[in-house]
Amino acid sequence: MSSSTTSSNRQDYLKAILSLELRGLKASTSAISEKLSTQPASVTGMLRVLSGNDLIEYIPYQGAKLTLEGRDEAIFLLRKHRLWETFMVEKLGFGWDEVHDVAEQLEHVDSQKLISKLDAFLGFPRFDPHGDPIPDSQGVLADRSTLVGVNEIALGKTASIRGVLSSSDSFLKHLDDLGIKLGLQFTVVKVFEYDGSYQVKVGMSEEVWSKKLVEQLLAEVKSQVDNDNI
Amino acid sequence: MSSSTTSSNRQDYLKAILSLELRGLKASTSAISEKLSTQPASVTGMLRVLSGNDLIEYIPYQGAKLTLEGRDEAIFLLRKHRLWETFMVEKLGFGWDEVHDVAEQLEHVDSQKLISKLDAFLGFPRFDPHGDPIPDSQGVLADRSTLVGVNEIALGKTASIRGVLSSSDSFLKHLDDLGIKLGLQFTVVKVFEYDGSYQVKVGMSEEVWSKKLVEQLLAEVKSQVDNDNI
DNA sequence: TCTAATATTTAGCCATGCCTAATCTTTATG
DNA sequence: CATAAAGATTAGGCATGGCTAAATATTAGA
Ligand SMILES: [Mn+2]
Ligand SMILES: [Mn+2]
Ligand SMILES: [Mn+2]
Ligand SMILES: [Mn+2]
Repeated sequence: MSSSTTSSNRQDYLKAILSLELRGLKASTSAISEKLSTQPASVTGMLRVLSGNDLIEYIPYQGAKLTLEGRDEAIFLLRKHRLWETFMVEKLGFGWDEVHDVAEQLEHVDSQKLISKLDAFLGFPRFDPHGDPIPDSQGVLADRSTLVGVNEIALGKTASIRGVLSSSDSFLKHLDDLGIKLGLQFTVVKVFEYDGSYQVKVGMSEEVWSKKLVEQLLAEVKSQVDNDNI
Repeated sequence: MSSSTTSSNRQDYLKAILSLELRGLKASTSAISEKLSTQPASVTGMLRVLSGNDLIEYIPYQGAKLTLEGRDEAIFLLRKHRLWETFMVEKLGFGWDEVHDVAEQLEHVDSQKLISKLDAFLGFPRFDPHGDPIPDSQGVLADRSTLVGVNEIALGKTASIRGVLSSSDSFLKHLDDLGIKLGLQFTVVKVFEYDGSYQVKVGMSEEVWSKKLVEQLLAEVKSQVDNDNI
């Protein structure tokens, strides 16, 4: 799969196109140029090249669509990017807000073996530090639908933090201050009608999370069913 | 230090030149072209560029010499290369013969912080999986012969911690507990015959290091001669 | 010392990607 | 439907870093 010899520049184009497609948007020249901070004219040139390499289908004035091959490569990049981010946060102690730019470089390192070993070393994580799903070795993206906003969790349910909707510095810093991190398990004890804040139990102690906060937090609710040790 | 914006191509030239200089050879056009598998004509072109960037001194027909700045950057590359190799072997379970090519890519990832965290994560290793010395954060290449076990240091001598012989989690954790880290300077005050432990002076205070501990610590003894403040 | 072999540089090209300005296409709008 | 405005492509350059072939410098041998 993938590997190939696509330059890191071209890889970034593939990623930009994938990112648009995943959001249901058209990969137009201008949308891509926006994402990559390049001029539209440069994008046109690159789209011709990628098309010649069978990585995208491109009809002038109509935007680009990833081919199967192009999509595979783009998804592998996503996988690498998110695994490296996870490595930096989980193993090296980086903050979630510090890892993106470095991962933007690391994702271009070309070695299947490195990535599969890294994946194993990290314990085959399913989500990166920002809560985005990490494609598995087959390129399968974990289903996001199992994640819900904390503000939608019913009373009495237990859940684990899996991601965030905002990645702003101030927000991530606030999470640090409150000791909220990925994987944190909590139970919803009470919901205050007055201001929409949540009272949650974390370990032995109880805390209150503001409405604004819980709206930005993604969690995976513990289902009664998939608890294996019945 | 270093950082800059030197492209990865140029960085590989700097490394090639350093490698020749370290072996006492002249960095001639042909020697460099040999190392990098490029044509001599291409090397000439690059030497002019590097010279224009003050990374080397270059006199046509006379080969290249690294400037202080160029040497710093080349040594930082060596550091990154060897730390990544160590990571792959120690943490990911690669064989020592599989890591060079991947490290050749990883070394170009630009992030001081990534490297200092990786260094700490690995326990400040002094040598890579091939036995080559890893430059420390100051760019000092450990001269193998100058490193001795702390257990071999004579009474009254002053030395600096330069490495460890074991990288086990429990050992590294113990070092953390005692506040022993790379570069720590100490003086041997007393050696207890009874259990082989060492009494050392660190800054203002004195501590006792166990026999087991000092056997696993590598240090560089301060020579009387190169001590400037006579 | 003079010449031949070797090393190095120069000249001229090519590919990759990016940019600006100019020229289409496509889409909105009256 | 006609015509702007917005979006996209082409044309013409530039910088980087390769390559080959030709010219020039250095070095070694007779
Ligand atoms: Mn990237
Ligand atoms: Mn991410
Ligand atoms: Mn390299
Ligand atoms: Mn090595």
